[in-house]
Amino acid sequence: MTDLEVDNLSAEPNGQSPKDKLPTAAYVVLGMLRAGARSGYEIKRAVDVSARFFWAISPAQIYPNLKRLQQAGLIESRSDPHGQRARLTHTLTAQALPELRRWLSRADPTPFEVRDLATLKLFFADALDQEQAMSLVLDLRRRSEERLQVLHRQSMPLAKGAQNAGLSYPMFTLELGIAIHQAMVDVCNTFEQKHSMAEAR
Amino acid sequence: MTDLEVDNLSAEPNGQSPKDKLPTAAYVVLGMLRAGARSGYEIKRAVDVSARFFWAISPAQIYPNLKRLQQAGLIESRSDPHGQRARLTHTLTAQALPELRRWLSRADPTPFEVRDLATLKLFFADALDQEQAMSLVLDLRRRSEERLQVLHRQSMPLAKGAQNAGLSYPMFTLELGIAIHQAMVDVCNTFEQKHSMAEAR
DNA sequence: TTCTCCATGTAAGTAGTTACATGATTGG
DNA sequence: CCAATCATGTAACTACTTACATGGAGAA
Repeated sequence: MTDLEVDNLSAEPNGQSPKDKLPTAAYVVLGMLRAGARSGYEIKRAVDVSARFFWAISPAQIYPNLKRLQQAGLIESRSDPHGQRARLTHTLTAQALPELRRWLSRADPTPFEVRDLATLKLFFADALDQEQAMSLVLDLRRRSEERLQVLHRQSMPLAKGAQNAGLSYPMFTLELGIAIHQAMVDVCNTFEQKHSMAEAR
Repeated sequence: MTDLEVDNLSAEPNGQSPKDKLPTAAYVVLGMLRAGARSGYEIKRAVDVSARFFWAISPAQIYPNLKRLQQAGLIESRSDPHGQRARLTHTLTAQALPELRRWLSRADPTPFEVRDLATLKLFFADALDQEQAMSLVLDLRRRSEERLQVLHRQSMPLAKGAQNAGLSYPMFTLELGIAIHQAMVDVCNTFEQKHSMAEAR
């Protein structure tokens, strides 16, 4: 039991400037603007398609952060209507990129925080009868299979586009996502096979 | 763009009883009590070691939920001091298992919600110079390698114990965790190799 | 005696989601 | 003309974390 506390979240060797304190969502906004998004709406879309796998964001986070970033002088926001439809177009100022870099290289604690209800339920699945438990395994496998489809069909084109534009890390994180879901599918398949053999004995 | 909204979180074919509405943490508490934990402290420990990989919980969620479950008649709480040290020991009532099962087989939406700051930063790593970006990849690989160690050394014995006690799903979820982290390590290694080759060209 | 573990709990704050409100544009 | 998409935004809520407070027990 001695080294159980491997991941106490203490650490944080963070002798950084004390002013910072932008929420993570603000950096996501910054990063997506740099990656080519222009409006709040486009940011939302970009996150949904490209980062969906490891980060989510809602309009209620985006719009207040755009305002905040503008007030902090990190972005400039111009009205840029399409016909009668209002739109704000945001561009990075000179201070934006250094700030983004500072965040990227800041040593925040990064505990791997999967929060997955499906896996959680599976952990307790012994409380169900075999058939019901097995259907949770099926659900999990199907979900990952669907994700793989989405990643290949939707995120891949985006990542390739980014790659052509000189951005190579979107592709890298996409490969992570694909590998993870493929791994989950494999584990489920192995389990299902073992189960059906035990069934047939 | 037509089928972009693959995962709008609507669904919820949840014609279930309207009374439910226990928070997820309450079911975690219930499930861990069933798996052998007795005190709030033991529940915390069990989650940290066994479910750490896909779910976290804090004392501030555990203790109020123990009270709530007791009031709902799902558990019984007895004072059970060790010498002078106070302790409450909780046991499931007859209604507990059906309620746990109901939750397990309830069709909640289960979007795969990885929320991982390290991967998020990696996505934006093109904003850094090569060396710094690469160190983020290193960080990610090391973190997964450490996790693998923890999973093997800490969670594995627990999962084996559970297996001997007739619970097979803790082992299954552990295998998922191991596979996922192994997949991440592999992707990082491939990337690092490609990078060092490009370096040496 | 001092450190780590065992053990229970609360207050305050942060982060994030859901639900709502509004309305224009485009494509079929 | 209807549905989907583009577009911005807020209020209320829920979930969760952090920090704190307290103290006994066992081991070195």
